[in-house]
Amino acid sequence: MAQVKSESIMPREDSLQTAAFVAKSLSDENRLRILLCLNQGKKSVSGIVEELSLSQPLVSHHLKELRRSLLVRVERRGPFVYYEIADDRILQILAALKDLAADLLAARTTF
Amino acid sequence: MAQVKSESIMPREDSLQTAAFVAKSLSDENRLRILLCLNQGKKSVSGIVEELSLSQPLVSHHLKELRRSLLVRVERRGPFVYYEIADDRILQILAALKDLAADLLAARTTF
DNA sequence: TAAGCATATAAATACATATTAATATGATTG
DNA sequence: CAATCATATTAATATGTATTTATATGCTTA
Repeated sequence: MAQVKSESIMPREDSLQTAAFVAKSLSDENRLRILLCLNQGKKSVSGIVEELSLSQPLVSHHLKELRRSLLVRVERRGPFVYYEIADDRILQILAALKDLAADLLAARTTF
Repeated sequence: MAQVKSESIMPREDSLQTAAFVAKSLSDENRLRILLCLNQGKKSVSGIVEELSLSQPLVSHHLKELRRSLLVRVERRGPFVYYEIADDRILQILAALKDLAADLLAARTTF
């Protein structure tokens, strides 16, 4: 049934610690690009590699990070490994981050 | 009028890059504690130091990081330097991160 | 101006992480 | 089983960063 072992090392105790852990996963531009790319639906690693023009090991590395923080789900089908976003709120948060960052910059730059 | 120079090095071009930059600022538990502590209102550095039981240089370091990402505003009054949260959406995003992280963990742990 | 408090910075250390190049694993098909 | 394709891992490197200790800066007041 195409199960994939997913060693998540997300901290369990403090909720602030887990929030920080998730934020760290969102703190790399390439990971954000991968998440946005997965927004269009489940994709294989090679699909992501092509679409984003990143090297395959780099994409694998970032996907591993996204797995660690539970932001993506994995499913193996044949020789392909498909990734998908684990929760829709992830992209809402990403959108909120983008808006916020844009406004903070605008407020700073305006004068 | 108590202006404080605030060297923000937030990237200006790509909106994804700025989102990642803000996320990085949210990716440290001590910085999140500082933000939550500032939620109760404007506070001096020494106030934060006392409330969180962190060393003064460490708090100063993290406040500098929060300034760089424009998440806090600074105001000097006499010998004190007061910090406050720059935008209310910051705490909304933080709350959303906490909820998300908790649910992701719960979904993973439930079985 | 000297002393004292509040804050920032510097230096040192330890550790994490992004990226690349090379190689290994794992599944499929001839 | 050999070859091939998809993905993961390893090693190496460079860079970033959290923390501590020590010191500097800056404001205020005696």
